[in-house]
Amino acid sequence: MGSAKAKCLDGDDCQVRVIHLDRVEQARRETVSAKEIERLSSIYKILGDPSRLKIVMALKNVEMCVCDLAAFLGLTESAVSHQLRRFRDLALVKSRRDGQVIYYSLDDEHVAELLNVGLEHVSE
Amino acid sequence: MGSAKAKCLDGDDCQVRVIHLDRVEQARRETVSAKEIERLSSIYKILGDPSRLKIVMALKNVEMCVCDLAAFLGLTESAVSHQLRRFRDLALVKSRRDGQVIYYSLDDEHVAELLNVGLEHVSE
DNA sequence: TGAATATATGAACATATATTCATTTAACCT
DNA sequence: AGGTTAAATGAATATATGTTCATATATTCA
Repeated sequence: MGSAKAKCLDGDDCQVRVIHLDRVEQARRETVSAKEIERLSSIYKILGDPSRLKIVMALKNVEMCVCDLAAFLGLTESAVSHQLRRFRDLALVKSRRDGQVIYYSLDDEHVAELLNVGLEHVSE
Repeated sequence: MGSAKAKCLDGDDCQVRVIHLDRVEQARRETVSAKEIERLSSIYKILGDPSRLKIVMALKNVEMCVCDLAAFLGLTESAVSHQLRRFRDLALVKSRRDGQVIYYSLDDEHVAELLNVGLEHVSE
């Protein structure tokens, strides 16, 4: 152990400096696929905005329509609708139509769990 | 129950349309503070980028220096350093200096838990 | 059918963000 | 001290993102 020697990576051109090749290789082995990283980061990302976080936290407890959410958040209905589309695209919320009103609710138990873990975080 | 009447919110000017006032009020009661929403969304946000997600997933298992991470990610050391600063600002990673090398590691068990829940999500 | 309501959508704009490049700080070694 | 390595930082730039406004779709009701 102790001090480490710099080594190179990536074959021929060898531009990259590495101090702990073993750790880099370990990280490479343990990493999940690029596709899973994309999916996972897009889920965190959609929660990474105060308005959207409030949306899912509300939908975790009760079904709501666009204008309810808009009132709750102090946002335009259009803005809320745009955000809800992103949730739908990721299949994180589902919608149910009753006449003119469309009710939104959470459609992913893992997201609810992510929220719970997050809430534990801030309540300490 | 059944169909609902639109009501108004926000006192005097009463611009906002609401269909289910009870649900909006319930959401208002159950929401966490603005400060906690800010903190929580900033944590999700920092995980909501593929490169940063890989960084924390790597650091979950092993201590790494900037140039190791850069090699692992295929990014510039400068880019990695910039991202690590954001993690430090949120107190999510800690660093330890050994000579010229600075070792980074996760500094928040909740974040590790968030990652575990996320990994369960994609592995199904 | 026609008016009204609830939501969705597209374009545009202003802000936020990630990376790059150049420079700086800090530690090591001779 | 001078040279080298590891990392941090600031400015600049290109891209991404959130909201607004105007318009479109879909449903209800008269």
